[in-house]
Amino acid sequence: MNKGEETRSLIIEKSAELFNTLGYNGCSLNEIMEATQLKKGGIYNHFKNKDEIAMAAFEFSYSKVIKRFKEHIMKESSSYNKLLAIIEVFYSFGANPVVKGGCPIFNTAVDATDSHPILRKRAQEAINTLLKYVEIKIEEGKIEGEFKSNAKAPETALLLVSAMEGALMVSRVNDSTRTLRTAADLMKTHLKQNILI
Amino acid sequence: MNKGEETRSLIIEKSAELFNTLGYNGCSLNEIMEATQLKKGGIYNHFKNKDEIAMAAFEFSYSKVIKRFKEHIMKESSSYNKLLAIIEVFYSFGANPVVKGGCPIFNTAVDATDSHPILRKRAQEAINTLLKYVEIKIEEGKIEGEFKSNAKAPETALLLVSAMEGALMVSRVNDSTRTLRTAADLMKTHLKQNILI
DNA sequence: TATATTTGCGACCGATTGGTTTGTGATCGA
DNA sequence: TCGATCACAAACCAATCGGTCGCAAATATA
Repeated sequence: MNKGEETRSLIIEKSAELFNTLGYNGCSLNEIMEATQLKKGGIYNHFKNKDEIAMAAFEFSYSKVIKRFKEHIMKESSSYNKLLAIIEVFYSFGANPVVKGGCPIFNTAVDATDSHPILRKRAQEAINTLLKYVEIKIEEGKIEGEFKSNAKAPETALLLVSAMEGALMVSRVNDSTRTLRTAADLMKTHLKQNILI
Repeated sequence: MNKGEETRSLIIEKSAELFNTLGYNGCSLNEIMEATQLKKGGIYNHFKNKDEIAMAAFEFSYSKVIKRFKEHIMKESSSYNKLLAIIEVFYSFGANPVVKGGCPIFNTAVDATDSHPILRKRAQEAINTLLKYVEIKIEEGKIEGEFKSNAKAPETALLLVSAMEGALMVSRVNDSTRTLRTAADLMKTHLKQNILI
């Protein structure tokens, strides 16, 4: 990795955190300058405008989210344990977020839905990919004979993701992982009672 | 209501929508000026700064949210139907939000948590009040003998609110009430199976 | 090591940000 | 209806916004 790629990465990493905590409009070029210790010219040597930084920052954050899910799911062999792992990854977003400020996917969705069409589209794709990802894990469990054959995969995936993301926001605003822990445990019980054979 | 109170209300109503869709930093004074057809001097005659407008706008939005919950709950006599009404009010936030842009309470929480301490504190209070509100309805059902005596009121309230708010965000970013409908139905089934006697 | 290229600083740009002040016309109570 | 108060517009302010450009230094290549 040459110098150029290195500073480009630095800008992305630092600004990903800023965008995730402050939002698109709340994060100014000056703040990215201070975080990276670069001047405006140095930053715009790697990106043609603020939008491009924000998009790259989102891709960076998104790939870290997906990476964490994959890493924790990989460790489990049964579909049920994979689902429990997914819940625990959501829980980990509270105390150890992949990027400071909670879940970058949902944060970006809320931030961009009514104000930034391009970023919104990417957040939309990311959310639907995440939903599909969980859905497939449930379908796999059905094929393996672990889950009830009439288990509703898309609906269960939606409930799991929605509840955990919602609880994450409650936790963040209260600055406590308590509610997030509660939601995680409730979802585990729900899966046990509703889709596990 | 004299002229002054009238224009003050106009500013609050218009800016509540702008803040809820664009966020605090995304909503500029110029946009409030255009929406109200007032000049800066006219606006600052009623508020001493942007913060004060944002706070008043939040109070306005918050009271409309609470009002909608109370109105729909009032119509129902049984605790179970009151809970179903709560779910349907969350569902209504999709197609007919009290203020354009989804749920102002959660939107403000996401927007302000890492950037605006004063607004964050109000959003925090609002979320916890909403949770407590649902919790009490469940407790009332237990007292009435409608709900299982071992039903966990705070936990159930958290799941209900988190799941519906999470699903609302999924619906908003996808510009479709489909997922929100699914979440509403799932939560109804969950309540029926888990807390209803 | 010489050269071509990349990288980054610093000054600068016009536009927009939130906010203030002052003059004046509208409003409202006596 | 008159006088005091209130409400608003217009002009203005410094600071900050995202973005550009030229020059010099650092780096990669040969």
